[in-house]
Amino acid sequence: MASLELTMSVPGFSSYPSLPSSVRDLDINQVPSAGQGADQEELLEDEEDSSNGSGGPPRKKLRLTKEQSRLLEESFRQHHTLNPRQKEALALQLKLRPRQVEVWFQNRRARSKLKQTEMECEYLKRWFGSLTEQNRRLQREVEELRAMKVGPPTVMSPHTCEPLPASTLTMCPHCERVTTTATTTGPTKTKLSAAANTALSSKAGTPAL
DNA sequence: GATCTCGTTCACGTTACCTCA
DNA sequence: GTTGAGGTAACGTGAACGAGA
Repeated sequence: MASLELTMSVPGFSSYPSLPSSVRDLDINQVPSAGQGADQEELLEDEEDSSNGSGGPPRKKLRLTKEQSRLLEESFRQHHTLNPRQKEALALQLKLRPRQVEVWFQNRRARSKLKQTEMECEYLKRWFGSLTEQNRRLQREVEELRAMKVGPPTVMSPHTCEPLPASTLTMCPHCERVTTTATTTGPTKTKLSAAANTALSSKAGTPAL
């Protein structure tokens, strides 16, 4: 059974104003002073080289290394939002700017939510399918019941030439037609109970997937 | 205590770059 | 070599929230 829980933000991690502003105000376009990896160095050099005079440098696409992605994913599994200290530590560990870590988490949350939404969409489609099928079954039963109600004509007694009381009628187990003698218990009743149970059980909850 | 301003973070939508078929 | 689709890093914006005046 898929969960319909949507929320995944972690309350209480949103702001840490006690952090020094020197940590918070790191600019995404500034090189951290120490520990820059070779890839990132190359990237940032390229950024400088490709600066043009027409309103800022063109956007460069950073490709995270497998190790960086792995660590970020691992961190994301632990918590979906980062406080400034965690962000700073992770950025240091990954040799990225805090802003890059922040952006990665924002995008990761968005992807996670998208995936969740797609799963829920799929789930609802299947549920709709099963409800449609169930509806068809119930419609058929309604038709059968209607047919039974108007179908069997009043049975006349061969002796008195008068209509027999309903309590004397029963269902033939072979042809499922009304015959004279017994009570209302029979295959039809059993069948209807099963259908009613099905309907009730599915009404009470959502289908298992 | 109520209000305002400022700074920060977030979600959301979008853009731009990169890879691959 | 070209092209379109898909993935994703980065950006812009508005809302929410807390702190300080």
